[in-house]
Amino acid sequence: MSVRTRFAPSPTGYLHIGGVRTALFNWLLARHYGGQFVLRIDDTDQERHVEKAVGMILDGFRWMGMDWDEGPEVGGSVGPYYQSQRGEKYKAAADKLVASGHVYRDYSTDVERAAGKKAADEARVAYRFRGTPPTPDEMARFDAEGRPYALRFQVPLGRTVVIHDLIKGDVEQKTDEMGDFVIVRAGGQPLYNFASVVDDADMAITHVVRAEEHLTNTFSQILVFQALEYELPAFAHVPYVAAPGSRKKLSKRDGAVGLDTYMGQGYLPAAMMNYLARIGWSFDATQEIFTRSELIEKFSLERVNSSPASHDPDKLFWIQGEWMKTLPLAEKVDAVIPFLRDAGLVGEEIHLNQKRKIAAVVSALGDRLKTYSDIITLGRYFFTETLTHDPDAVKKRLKKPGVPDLLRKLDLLLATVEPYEIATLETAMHQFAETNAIKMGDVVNPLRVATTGQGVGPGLYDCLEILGRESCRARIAGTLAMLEEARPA
RNA sequence: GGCCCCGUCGUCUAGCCUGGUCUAGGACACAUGCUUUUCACGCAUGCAACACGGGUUCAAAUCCCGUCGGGGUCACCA
Repeated sequence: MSVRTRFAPSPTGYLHIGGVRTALFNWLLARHYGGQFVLRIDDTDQERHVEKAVGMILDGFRWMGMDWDEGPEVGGSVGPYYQSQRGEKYKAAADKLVASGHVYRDYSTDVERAAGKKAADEARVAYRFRGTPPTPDEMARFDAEGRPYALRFQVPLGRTVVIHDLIKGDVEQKTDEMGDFVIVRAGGQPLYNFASVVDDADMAITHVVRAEEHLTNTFSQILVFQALEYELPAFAHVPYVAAPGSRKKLSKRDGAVGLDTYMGQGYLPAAMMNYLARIGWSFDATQEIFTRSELIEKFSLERVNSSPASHDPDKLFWIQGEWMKTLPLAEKVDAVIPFLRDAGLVGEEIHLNQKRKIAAVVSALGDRLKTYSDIITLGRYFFTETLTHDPDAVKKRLKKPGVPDLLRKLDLLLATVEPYEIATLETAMHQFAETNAIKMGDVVNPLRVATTGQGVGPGLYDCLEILGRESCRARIAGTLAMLEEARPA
């Protein structure tokens, strides 16, 4: 039997990277064994349903390169893949449980249960609902009154349920510690612990790999599996992802936790996949960088950690840098264009000369370009004549005696260099420093700030060439004017 | 609070199952140095951990117990 895994997100909002990691483990497991990865939308709770959420989830998966064999858009033989469309299956399963006496009608009211809960809290014990099936007479009477009822699973007492978890090991729970749980709400809506079991069985899921928060739910689910006489899948509960530098679960409050944030910043899917795989999983003592196919080849649940790991944006950033280094120039150039466009630095149409310039900038930026959005922060001045001077750089490199004079001389130099290109520029600059007995740093640095406005950046000669003679001279003039203006009267 | 899960450098982890090779290894981050016109890259060096307390043993990060800490769950949410 082939391995079938699934990821069943609830479409309540954005795609959390912790969720993406869980999905990744599922996907990796399926691909490793040549099985199928199923995407199912757990949207039983319509109240919490967020319209565009499914689209966001799908986009995130596509971006990551995690393809699903069955699910939304692609369909499959055991659909539908939206829980909201599987009502009949839940109905049939619920009827079966009613017939076999595993569930009973619970006519209790919200008020009654709230009281029971409150009493349990005060007694400092766990709240457990434990009811008795109503008699036919009671049922008739309540129905006549029009009282609604939920379907509750009657937990058999005196047993121990055992989960053979592939990550946590054997985990036990005495049924005496469990309360009877609702499987179908009054109104007919099936609940997670029931719907999930019906679907996992119906979809022939062999490995349920999901977040640790479901570990305790699993005891209830196993009972349902058994009552329905379904074969049990293997379970694997992955620890939660903690916030950076803490052991607390990562939440929206911790900042960038949505996959869309990283997509928007121009992270590479390969880097994200590499990073996510490494949080909570390792192959050996040393390997950090994994390609997608290596991950598929080397992934195993056995090596997933049983303890939580925290999100480490620094490490993500480093891995991203490593992946960026492997990319050919042309690919980076194409990827950077949308960012330039969004920032209004280039127009819709990219002409050949413009593309050459972008390529020159990306090339000059080299390893400094860690994410695609860096093109904006690091390369802005190449695409606009409006120079923004970094105050620190101005203070450090330009607010010195003799600098205006130096810049005027350099301007003259730039005016005469022929041809105007990296090699000649470099020779001219060295000669200039030598004849004037100035250190290279003292000529290069002021000139950098005067032409780019920044204290750091690519090699100066690259910058000068890309900018072009006229632009450089204009910028020097602008900088001179700025210095003049700033001078105290 | 009951029940369940977890606890190695700041962080990701190797080692733990099958005690000795662990004066606990690698990586990120950080610091310093080298390279360099700046930054980035690269190279080198440094910093830094077995939560705590008992026990078992010739020997414990590794096995057992307890404590503390973190997390989950106890919904007619997922």
